[in-house]
Amino acid sequence: MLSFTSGVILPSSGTAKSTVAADSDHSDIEASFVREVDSSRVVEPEKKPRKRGRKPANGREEPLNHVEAERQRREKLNQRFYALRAVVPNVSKMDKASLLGDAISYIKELRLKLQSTESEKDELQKQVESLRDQRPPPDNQDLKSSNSSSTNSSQIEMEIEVKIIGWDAMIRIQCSKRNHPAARLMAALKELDLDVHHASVSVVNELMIQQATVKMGSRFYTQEQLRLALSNKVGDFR
Amino acid sequence: MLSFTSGVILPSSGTAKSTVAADSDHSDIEASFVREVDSSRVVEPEKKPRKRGRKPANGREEPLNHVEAERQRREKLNQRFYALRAVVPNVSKMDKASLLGDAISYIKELRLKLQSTESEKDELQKQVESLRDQRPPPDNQDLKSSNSSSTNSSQIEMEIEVKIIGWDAMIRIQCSKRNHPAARLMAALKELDLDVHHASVSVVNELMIQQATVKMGSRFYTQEQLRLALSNKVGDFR
DNA sequence: TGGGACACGTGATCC
DNA sequence: TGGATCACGTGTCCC
Repeated sequence: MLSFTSGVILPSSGTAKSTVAADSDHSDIEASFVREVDSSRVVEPEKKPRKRGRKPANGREEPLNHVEAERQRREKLNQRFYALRAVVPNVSKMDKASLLGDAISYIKELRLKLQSTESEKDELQKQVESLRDQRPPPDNQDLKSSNSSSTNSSQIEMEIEVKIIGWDAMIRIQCSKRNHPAARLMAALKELDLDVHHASVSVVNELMIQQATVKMGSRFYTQEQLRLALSNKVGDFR
Repeated sequence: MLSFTSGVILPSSGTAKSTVAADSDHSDIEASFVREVDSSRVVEPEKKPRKRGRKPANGREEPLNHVEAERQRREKLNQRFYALRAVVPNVSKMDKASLLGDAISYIKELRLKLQSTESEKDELQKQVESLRDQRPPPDNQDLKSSNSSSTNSSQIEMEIEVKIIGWDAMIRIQCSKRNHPAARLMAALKELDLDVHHASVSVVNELMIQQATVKMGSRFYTQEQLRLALSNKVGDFR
């Protein structure tokens, strides 16, 4: 098996450059015969620092390496071609050039499709958002994001105002509407044994404003005590 | 000018198949000599109708065509390679094999991305549809609520009124001011994932009147479902 | 018989 | 120098 070829090349002489020029002329070679190209191949001996002297000492150990390397390169390339065939649809048979062409248009097609799909997605996203006002559903726990100063562990940024008049207290809290601050305030009032006389809750955009008037029950709080207690209980996420 | 090569190939004998087989063995060839490969090349001697006799009447008019054709083929292929480089990102320089490899992974990447984008789109589509469907007074299902028997263990006397308009609900509760009903209502609203838009609490004598407007979060409740749930949660003394 | 497609060996060129 | 990559001409196979 294996064809063995015994290519004998001539020094090739001069420029060689890609001059597609009609190479004609080399009318050598016979059937299965070869010709040694005797060294007398002349051809412009100057110019182009060619290898000079013997370069084509052909059948030696070097060319073998070269040939083998080239073989591997070719094999690798063909492997890639094969792999490419596998990922491009509707490509079976066809020659390499067409395969490449198909791969190119396939890529373009994919990109186009992805682009349009993405914009459709964005469109839908906007629709969804507009449909549901701006609902931050159950974004419960975690998210203790930033609390700016206040030097407390898991606190939420919040404004609290407390005014005490006798046994009554007026409370105003302003904070993000997230995580049910109203529930936290009411629970706090319960824990502190403050009876609610009146309360109102309003939401403006992301902000919730709570206002309440309460009457102290079993014990008395100073303004600062109450403010701190509420700050801890309402501001605490957990 | 131009190198002329005189590749001389041997009939290659047998199958020729890609058997990379170590061709070794042919340690022949001398410097610029060639050898004809005598027919005694072992390897199955039959098979493969070779050209017989002279085929490579080389330097004739035929080869010119052949050479030219091959040239064009090569050029076309390289053109495609060039075009491929243009559509695959981050590929400049690199050899052909790597280019093909990159093109392949790029295609896979595009496909993957398109797939995920498409499924996200579908997801959003479903969301939009469900939002659209449920926006209008969804007096659809339910019916399974059934209540009648209000006989519950530790309930408080209480009036509850619920009105649902799309994803919003209006709630009015009237009950004794004792045991912090406001805290219970807010906790209930939190548990039911109802976002408070507005709420007010007023106390008249021993009676507390709570009024709230909420927006449903993750799930939809019918009027009766909501009324029952609130009744249980707020009315339960524990 | 002729043209298309491919693989091969080889020369050249670049780090 | 040597390894890696390319373009080329050629042999071969297949319609």
